[in-house]
This record gives sequence, structure tokens and C-alpha cells, in this order.
Amino acid sequence: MNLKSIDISEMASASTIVFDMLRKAIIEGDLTEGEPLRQEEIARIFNTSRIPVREAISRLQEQGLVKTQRYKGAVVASLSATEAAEIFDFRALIEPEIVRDATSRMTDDSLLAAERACIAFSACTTPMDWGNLNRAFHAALYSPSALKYFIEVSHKAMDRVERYVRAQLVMSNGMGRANEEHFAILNACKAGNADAAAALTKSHICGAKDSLLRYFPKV
Amino acid sequence: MNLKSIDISEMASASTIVFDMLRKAIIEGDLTEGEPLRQEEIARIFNTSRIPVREAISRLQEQGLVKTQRYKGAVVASLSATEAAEIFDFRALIEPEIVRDATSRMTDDSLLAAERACIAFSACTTPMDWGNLNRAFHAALYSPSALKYFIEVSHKAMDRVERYVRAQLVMSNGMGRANEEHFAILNACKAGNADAAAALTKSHICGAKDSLLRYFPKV
DNA sequence: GAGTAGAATATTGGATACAATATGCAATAT
DNA sequence: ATATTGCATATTGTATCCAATATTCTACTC
Repeated sequence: MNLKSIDISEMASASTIVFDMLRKAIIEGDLTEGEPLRQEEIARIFNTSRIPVREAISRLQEQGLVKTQRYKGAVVASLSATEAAEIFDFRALIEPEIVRDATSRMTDDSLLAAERACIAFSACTTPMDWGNLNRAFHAALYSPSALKYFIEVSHKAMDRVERYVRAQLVMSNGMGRANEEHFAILNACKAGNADAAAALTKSHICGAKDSLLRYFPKV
Repeated sequence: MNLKSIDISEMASASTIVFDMLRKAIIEGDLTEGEPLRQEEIARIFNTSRIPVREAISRLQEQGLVKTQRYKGAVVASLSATEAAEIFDFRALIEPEIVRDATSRMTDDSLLAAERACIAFSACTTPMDWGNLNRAFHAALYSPSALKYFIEVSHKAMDRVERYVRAQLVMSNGMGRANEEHFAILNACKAGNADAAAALTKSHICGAKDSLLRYFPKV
């Protein structure tokens, strides 16, 4: 036998595909706050029945990305400035620990991947890509860590605020500063200085929070 | 008009009821690790069709309480000792911040509620109730905090390890020590000493982790 | 014209029916 | 006896249909 092994049981079901697409649309702001998610409309778009759509919406609700009311349906969740700030505080607590753990586990490969992501972010020109590349950099930085639960939770936290990060990057012209901070974190990692990398990550996140609150004083 | 106001749109749907019951059963260990969740069987038990059951299982999966494989179904998720330890580390990072925030916001009422929960825990005799009362105490302690996201995430983390906490309380005869630590935290809150309350919470959680690892060296 | 009752429509929640896949067992071949 | 194939059953994934509720529109009253 000489066939490439593909685990066919890992193939995506309709409800998983719908979930991923809706999640992406919400995170990236293609679906705006408060916008209702009509089951039939979504089912039409993906050419399925409403059943997979409903399961996808259940999962989104569990993640806090939508809010549902019985017999009224789901709407895209929104955050007050206070709530957004709290999630940034949360990230500022969690993510430095991930970076600290990751630093000691980084290989040449993972450092190179992080550097590539960092460079890609710095070279990016269209605002729409900023969010994705910013996220890609953080993912590359965190992935060597063994703290799988921390990483999972931090991703969920990022999902909740990513749209605001994007908006803030655009409105505050924050790309330059974010870029500098990324390279600073990366260099601390390269030097194997876990404490410095963690501290820089913390101030990076706190800075993003402050900038956000300046630009959206009362979201 | 003189009627008690009940928001009827908040009434539980079948899928919500099934979700809550399954969640409870998993947390409390009534469903054991690896045990498969048969949709039809569960549907029969709750006298519904499989549709609400499936939505409930989707949500459980999103919380990490079950693992599903396409066309094979869902089984109750299990944790390795490493994974459980990581979740305790996570709690040890988050929950002190909640207590710190809660301490400054505690009223006489909330302090009394926490004290009642603490006393109830200390008076408890049946192992099955320990977990619930332990959880109730922590909930009473945290609820004055304004950090809603922190609280939500910490509850999800507790859900993942609660069955181990219970087992550990039984096997290590840890009730006495847990009880002392609870009162210590409570007293720090009463004294308005947020830093002390946070520190005591941290060591309380770290102690539970150490005890767990001693009794389940390789779960 | 404002406001209300009631029908008509839209939308969600759930039940049933069917399709796709997995699992267990018997029959057969080696 | 062991391994392999084909079939029967079990289970999950999805589509379709019905019921319950929300929303909109219309007719009517004042």
C-alpha cells in the first residue's frame, strides 16, 4: 500500500463548516453588532437545511459570539467598552504566561515562523489583512507553548475583541507601534529571555486596551 | 396590575434543559470519562427527539466537556494529569483577581451569603454534596465582582476539573483543610484585605492542584 | 388620525423521515 | 483456525414537515 493517509472521519460536517464561516464573519466584522442571524437565509447561502445552521448557532452562543432569545433568534453579540476592557485585562493576564512558556520551547523553526509572521504583518498594506496577520503572529508566537488550555482560552478571548482590535489599528494608526512591539517580543524570545517576552506581551496588550478606550470612549 | 413579572421568553427550551442536565451529569461524574452519549437514548430519557439533544451536545463539545467524531458520536471528555494541572494553574491565575475585585465590592449581604456557604460546606457530611457546596462557596465569594468575563471563564474551567476536585476531597480527606482555607479567605474579605484574599485564593487552588497530583499521579 | 383587535405572514423550536456511515456478524476462502 | 468479504443492524447527519411564537399588516373603533 502506498497511499497518502487522510483521516476521512475528520472531514467537516455541514454544521462545522457553517460554524467556522459564521465565526469568521463575526470576528472580522462582516456581520455587524446586533445583526440578526436568520436561519433560513443562512441555510440558503450554504445550500443546506436549517438543522446544521441551528447547531452552528448553538455553538456560537456558547462562545458568546451571538445572543439568542427563544423564538426570536440570534443576533451578533456586542460589547460595551467596559466589557471589552475586561477582556483585554484578561488577555493581559493569560497571554504573557503563554509567551513565557513558549519562549523556553522555541526551536529555530518556530522562531523562523514567528519572524515570518511578524515581517508579513509589517509589510501589510490593506487594513482588512491587518487583523489576520496580527492574529497569525500571535498564533505563531504562542504555538510552541505546551499550555494548550491557555492557548484555547486566549483564542476565544481574542475572538471576542478582534473586531475592536482591527478598528483600533485603523483609527489610531497603530500599525507602526504594534509592529515595533511585535519585533521587541520576538527579539526577547530569540534571546531566550522569557520574563522580558512576557512583560513585553503584557504591555503590548495593555497598550492596545488603552488605545481602544481612547478611540471608543463609550462603545 | 399586581403580578410577579416572569420573562416568559427566558423559559428553557428542550435543548437548554438537555444541555444543563448533561453538563451537570458530566461535572458530577454521573457520566464517566469516555462514556458515549447516544442521541436516541438521551432523547428517550427526556422524551424529546434527537434534534435538541444534538444541539446540547454541540454546546458541550464547544465547552470541551465532550469530544465528538463524525458518524461516531460524542464521548465524555477526559483529562490527563498534565491537562488537569494546567487548568488548576489557569484557575490560580484568574480566580485571585476575581476575589481581589470582589473584596472591595462586598456588601454585608454578600459577605453573609459567603459565610453561609462556607458554614454549609463545613457542616456537610455526605461526599456527594461536598462538590456542590464547595462550588457554592466560591460562587458566593466571586459574585460581587464586576469581572463578569473572568467569572464566566473561571466557571468553565471549574467545570472541567470539578470531578477531580471532588475525588481529591474524598481521597485526601481534604475537607478539613479546604474548610480552614475557606474561612481564611472569607476573613480576609471581611477585613477588606483584597491582596491577602487574593493570595489565599491562589494558594488554596495551588494546594488543591498539588493534592490532586499526589493522589492521581498519572490520571 | 391614533390606537386596538384580529388575521396573515414570518420565524423559530421540535418531530419525523431519509441518507450516509459505522459496527457487528455470518459466510466463504485460504 | 484465520482472514476477508458481504450483509444486517445501529448510529449519526441532514432534509422535510408540523407546531409554537413573534411580527406585520389591515380593518375597525373612537
